[in-house]
Amino acid sequence: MTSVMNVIGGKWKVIILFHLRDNTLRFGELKKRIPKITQKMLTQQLRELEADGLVSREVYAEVPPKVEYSSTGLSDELRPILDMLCEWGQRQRRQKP
Amino acid sequence: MTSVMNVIGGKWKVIILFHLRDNTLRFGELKKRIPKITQKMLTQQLRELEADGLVSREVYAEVPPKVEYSSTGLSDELRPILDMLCEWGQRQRRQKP
DNA sequence: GGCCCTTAGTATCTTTTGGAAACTATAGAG
DNA sequence: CTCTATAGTTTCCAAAAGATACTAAGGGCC
Repeated sequence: MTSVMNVIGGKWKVIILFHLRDNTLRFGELKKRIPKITQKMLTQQLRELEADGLVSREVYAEVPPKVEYSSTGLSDELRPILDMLCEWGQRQRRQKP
Repeated sequence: MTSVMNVIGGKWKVIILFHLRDNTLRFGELKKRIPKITQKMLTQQLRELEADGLVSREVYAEVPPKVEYSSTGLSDELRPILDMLCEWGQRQRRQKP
């Protein structure tokens, strides 16, 4: 379990993975969907997720820059778990808001 | 999803909940099972989990002190999710260690 | 009485991490 | 020339986490 947390325990990682569940997103789109994250943190967490094989990063040689992030097979397996987590949160909020 | 993370996103919370999945544990027993956590952090995270209704804390009026922590109905619902997360981690490690 | 043991914390200080905001590179548009 | 857009980097400061020492309180021991 500790090893799981090393990989997805970062402050923003689960949220990033959640947004990449069913979309390929550009850096700026992710930033818009997670307004409270700073660019620095978004970059850093994405790099770590990439290093752990949970997201893939595709750079287009364009100006202005375009970089797309998407989930990998590894994180696809995480998807039902993230969905369940999300449902748990909704159930919980319904009970005591 | 952000609200879920507010509740279980703490650096040690998932690990604590995981250990309390099927045991009631004393403070010291938790500490032994999570060697790398400091007492300060263990106390703090347990208090937050308690405040969010995810663990219950029972103090015995004894000397030396005895305090038992256990999961609540709310965190019991989290249990299958934690199990799946754990399995995911094991699968993952099997593939690329 | 004086001393040590146990456990669940606090207190204090240092190190690491995170956040806010400004800065960069580059091609094309006007 | 200047402006725009995008995906970062840099710098500087605040917040969080870590290491370590300390506390309270009763019982046992000599």
